[in-house]
Amino acid sequence: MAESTRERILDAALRAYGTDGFAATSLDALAADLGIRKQTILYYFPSKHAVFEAVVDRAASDLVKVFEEEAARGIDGLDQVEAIVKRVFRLAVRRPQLLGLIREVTRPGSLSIDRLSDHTAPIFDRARDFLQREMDAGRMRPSDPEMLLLSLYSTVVGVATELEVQRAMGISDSLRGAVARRQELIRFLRAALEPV
Amino acid sequence: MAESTRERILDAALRAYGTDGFAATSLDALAADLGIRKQTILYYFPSKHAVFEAVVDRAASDLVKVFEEEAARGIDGLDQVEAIVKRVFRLAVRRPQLLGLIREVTRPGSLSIDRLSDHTAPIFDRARDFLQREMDAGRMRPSDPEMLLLSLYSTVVGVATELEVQRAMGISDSLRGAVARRQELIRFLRAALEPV
DNA sequence: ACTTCTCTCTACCAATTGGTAGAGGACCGT
DNA sequence: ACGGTCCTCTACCAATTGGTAGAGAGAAGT
Repeated sequence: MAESTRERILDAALRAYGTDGFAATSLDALAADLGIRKQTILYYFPSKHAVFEAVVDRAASDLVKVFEEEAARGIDGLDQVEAIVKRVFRLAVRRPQLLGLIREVTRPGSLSIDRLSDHTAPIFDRARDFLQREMDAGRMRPSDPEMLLLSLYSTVVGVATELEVQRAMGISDSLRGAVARRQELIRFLRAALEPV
Repeated sequence: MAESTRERILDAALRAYGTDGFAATSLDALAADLGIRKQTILYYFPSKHAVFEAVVDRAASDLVKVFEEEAARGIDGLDQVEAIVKRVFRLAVRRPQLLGLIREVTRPGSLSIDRLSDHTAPIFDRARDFLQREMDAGRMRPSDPEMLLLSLYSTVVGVATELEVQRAMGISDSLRGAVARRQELIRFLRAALEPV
């Protein structure tokens, strides 16, 4: 067996929850997608919500790993920002449901937002510290690092995930389109962050 | 009767769909919230999805009206951008579910995205033309106006709506917090857009 | 008094929901 | 050969889902 049933369930659940959402995905539909019975899912997870939490946990640690790896390289200033944007875009192209799940978890009515932020709090702290450091060093325009982080987060995640908005705007969502978006986004962020 | 039943249904539906989402809101729950039977809802709308479409239509035209009003004042350059950001924030504070609904409609798996973009296409076109004009006039840093619009949209909507992310980051979501966010966002956008 | 129209209701319905109980097969060490 | 553990299944369940049929109340026009 190449992949355990449990892993296959989590994969399919990420796909489904990340695109259609938690409420819109029934255990039966999930099971049918895998060619198994829903009782098999309930053997591995005590409830539907437990599946969701497991998916969130795995997705969060995948995300955190990406950031940890990037932070470990210790690049400075805007080059660091650019490197992270590139990695987020690679993630958005390869595993779009992962970022879709983040949007699902961060919706107002969502439960298990704490589940996510438990994982991400450290990298938020790190990012804030990074911004503060860069500002102090004069490599970045000074401002409130916390608010700036929020703007950066919104812009990057939005441009990477708002595919339907792009379609509505008439922007191509091909791979080439993704590269163009990334490039333009980086120019945008550089302009916003560069010290005067 | 201060407000017709039909209007009350649409109000409650916007609230529910904008926070919990379409799939997570049953007709029974909606009706219970209004103190009526779900059959009354189905008297005004042929199906659950029809309720959603009506909500989207109304929300979209509300949004468009805001932009039309703002555009009619014919302000120039970054002041125009700032004015629009302020209006979006006012909307986000007063009627957060309205922007929540936009996020619901623009999710990948969503139907009736076309319903929304039918309304918004004209103001997207107008915004793109505006950006192009401002760049030509040298009042804004030159770049691809379509991509820039996507970045602007993502940033503004994100900062205005990602309340849970802010909570996770430890940012206050009070009214004072909203003002601070708006202020910082405007500084961010000015920095990104100002001509060199 | 009559019909007609508008509105909200009760009474159902078949399908789907998440979840339980437990049978049965495959593989394990003994 | 045998008991135990792991896994997936069938069979079932009560509750909830979106939706239908139609009764009845009230107001309005004739």
